[in-house]
Formats: sequence, C-alpha cells, structure tokens
Amino acid sequence: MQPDNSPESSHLYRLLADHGMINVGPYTFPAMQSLCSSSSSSYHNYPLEGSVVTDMTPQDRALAALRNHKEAEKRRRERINSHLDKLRTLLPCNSKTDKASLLARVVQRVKELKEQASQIPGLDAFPSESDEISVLSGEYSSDGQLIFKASLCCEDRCDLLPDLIETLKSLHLKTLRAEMVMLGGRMRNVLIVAADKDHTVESVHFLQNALKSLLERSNSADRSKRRRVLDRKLIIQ
Amino acid sequence: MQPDNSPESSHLYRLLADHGMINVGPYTFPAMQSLCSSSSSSYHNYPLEGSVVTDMTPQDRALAALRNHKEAEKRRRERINSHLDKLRTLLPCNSKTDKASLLARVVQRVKELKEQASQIPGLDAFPSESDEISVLSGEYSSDGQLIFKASLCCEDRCDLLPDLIETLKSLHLKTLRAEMVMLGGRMRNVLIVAADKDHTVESVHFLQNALKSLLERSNSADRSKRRRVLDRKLIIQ
DNA sequence: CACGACACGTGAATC
DNA sequence: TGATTCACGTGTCGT
Repeated sequence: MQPDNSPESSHLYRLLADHGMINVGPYTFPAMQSLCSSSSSSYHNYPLEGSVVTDMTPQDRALAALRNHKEAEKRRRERINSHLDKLRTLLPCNSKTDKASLLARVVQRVKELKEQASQIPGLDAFPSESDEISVLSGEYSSDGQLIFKASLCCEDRCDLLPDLIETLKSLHLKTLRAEMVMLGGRMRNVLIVAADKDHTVESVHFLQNALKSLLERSNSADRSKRRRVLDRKLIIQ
Repeated sequence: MQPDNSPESSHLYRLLADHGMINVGPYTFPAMQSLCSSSSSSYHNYPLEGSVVTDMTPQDRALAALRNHKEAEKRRRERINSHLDKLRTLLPCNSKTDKASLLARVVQRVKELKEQASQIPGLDAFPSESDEISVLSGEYSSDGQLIFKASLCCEDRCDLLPDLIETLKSLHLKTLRAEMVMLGGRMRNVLIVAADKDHTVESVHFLQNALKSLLERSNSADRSKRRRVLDRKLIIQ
C-alpha cells in the first residue's frame, strides 16, 4: 500500500472541496476520481502542462503546479541520494549504513584527511588563487649557513623553472629542497634555500626582488595565451 | 500557515472515521478536537505514553504511536542535518549552499584529499648513494587519467631540471606534483605524473627509458666536478 | 508488537 | 509569477 499522498489529503484539495468546487464527504474519497474527472483532471492523473493554457481551469492549473512540484521534489531527493551513494563508495568500503552514520563517517574522514594534508612537508603546499611570493627570513643552521624558505605561487608555467634555477645560481644560493604542486592550472613552488656563510640577510631581499621580477616577467609574457579557466573552486583551504 | 500534517489528514485518522469510531464530515474538521477529546485524546495533544496501559483505548494507542513516530522522525532529520552542518564548516568556507551542492562538494573534496594522501608517501624522499630511477605503474584516477609515480636519484645537478621538464612535455605527461631533495651532493626527485586519457601503460615505459638516458647523459657530463658532501639531517620534514 | 530508516507529497519561504 | 529549497508528518518495510 502506497503512502497516502494523493490529492485528497492536501490543503488545496480540501480548499476546493470547501468552496463547493468538488463534492466531498464521509466515505466519498474513493469516488472522487470520477467526480474530479468531470473537470478534465482525474485522480492520480494530473492535467498535462502541455495542454493549451486557455482551457486550463484554475483547478487544473493548481493541480498541474502540484504535479510539477511533486516531481521536482522527487528529482531533488534523487540528486541528494546519488551524492550520498557516491560518498558511500568513496569511504572505506563499509557500504551498508544509514544516512546519518554515513554522514558521521564522512565528517570524521574529512577531518582525518585534512589533518594529513596539513602535515604535508612544506605546509602551505597547495597553490592559491592569487599570485604571491614570500621569503621568510630564516635561521642559521649548525654550520653557520642561513637557511630560509621561499615560496612562489602563480599560473602553471613550469617552464619558468630554468629561470628560477638561474636566479638562485646567480645569487649564490643553494637549493636544499624544492617542492612543486600543480593544481587547477596553477602552481605553488616552495624552496628551502641556503645562503653561503659570507652572505648577510640581504640575500633574503635580493631573492625577494628577483622572484618578484620573475613573476612579473612571467605574467606579462603569458598575458596573451590565457589558459582555459578551470572552474575549480577545489583549491584547498 | 503550517503544513497540514494534523491527524485528520492521516490514513489512520480517516480509517477511524470510516469505522464510525469518530465522527467526521464536510466542514467538521475544526470540530474534531472536542469530539476526539471525549476519548482522552485531543487535537494536537496526543495521549501521553506515560499513562497506564490498561486505560489506553485502541485509538489512543494508535495516536500515541503516531506521535512517537513523528518525533522520532524529527530526531532523525536533526541528526542528519547536524552532520551536514558540520560538513559545511569543514569545507572551504563557502557555507551557504543547498544540500545537494554541499554533498557534491564533499564528494569532490574527499576525492582530492584521498589523492593527496596517496601522494604523501614521498617520505622516501631522501637521496640514496647509488643512482636509480623507478617508474611505478600507477592506477587510474576517478576521471580516467593514469596517475603514476616516477623517482630519480642522482648527483646534485639541478640544471638537469629543464631537460626533465622537456622530457615530460614531449611525452605529453602532466606533472601534478614534484618534489626535490638535495642532500650530501646528491638529489632525489619524486614526480607524480598524469597521462592523458588516450595514453596506454606504454607511457610508463617511455618515461622510464627517457629518464634512463637523461641520467646517463648527466653522469657522463658531470664526471669531473665532484661536490663536497654535506651531512645534513636538518632537511625540513 | 514496537522501533528505526526511508521515500513520499505537501506547505511555506525565498528569489 | 514560477522555480527551487527546506521541514514536516506520514505510509511502508525490515528487524
């Protein structure tokens, strides 16, 4: 037996009844189909919206709206549930759980994964939407070298790497570690750099300026051939 | 105006009416409260389950069940929605979206984070003493791309990077992530690479050969100038 | 039987 | 207005 969501239980339907538009009383529910069909609409057979507008009575219009609404709501439910199903397949394979527990597990899993991601070597490892450079004044290592971190975020043009290498070389900076992440048409580049003993903190500013001009050069050179804009809001954080 | 989910619109209620247990007819809905209250139950005031069982009429029991059901369902909804709210706060700050889009973003986010997590085991990032290359046959990502990891360990000659980039470009491989660690005059390079959909696993072998020749070239050219060996454990985690 | 989980159709609100 | 989102109460099914 299906749930009673037939028109008789709706406000609209009872409103129509109260205004004498349709007849209704005790024990008369099953008979409504024939009564209603007298006005081109019938039980469980709503007026089609394809019909000409002019011959749509107010009742028909209302019932048609109700029908659209019902179907739209069904589509909405299906959309939501399909996403829930996708989530089921993504999680550690336990596929047979109710919605609430599923979502609870999703919450937990997202937290875990974010935690992991935050522990990635090189912290802010993912490219941001805006161009940016940062050179953090570092600290001296055990053998007197100044170690610092430089990061660079821009469009994904990995052919700017040779220039970057050249820049570092010309400043007599030694790269201890380099990390690149390309995502959504953008890239982030994190460098751990060591300056020679005879360098001062000036090196930091030199590098900063060098990176800045590198970025500007890259931008102006790349202004013409714009990459497809990936509508990725996905960029983390 | 609140939705009409009052007892009058339920099957149960109409069933009772149909069996003459309560009186019902056109225009009589508002009057039900008084009629019903004659049997210790009232409109919007369901029989309390705390009452003694023996004086519960069948109607009362049914209405009480309905009330419990209603409240349980409400609790269920609240549970689900609270988890959805948690998810909203966890995602990149866009908090005001409908449920379906929220879940869609959650799906995407979980995929991304899983991808990230799988890449983190770049822990084996430190260069070894011997030259080596490895190209692990990867697995297909959610959108059909073949993702695999390539690693390369050799002497610290970061000017071999342009060649490496060129190699990847010529093979139409897309670099998702690159990590370099220079230590003790040697370097290790770990790449996460994506092949286009139309590529086969052959790409893996192509890359392997390319890296091999790249390494050999680098070795023969660099045989002369040996670098000092830095025993640095300090490399940033 | 009751209890929990789900899909459904509906009223209200928002745009 | 019409489209769309949400909360709600309900019927049904499985345990």
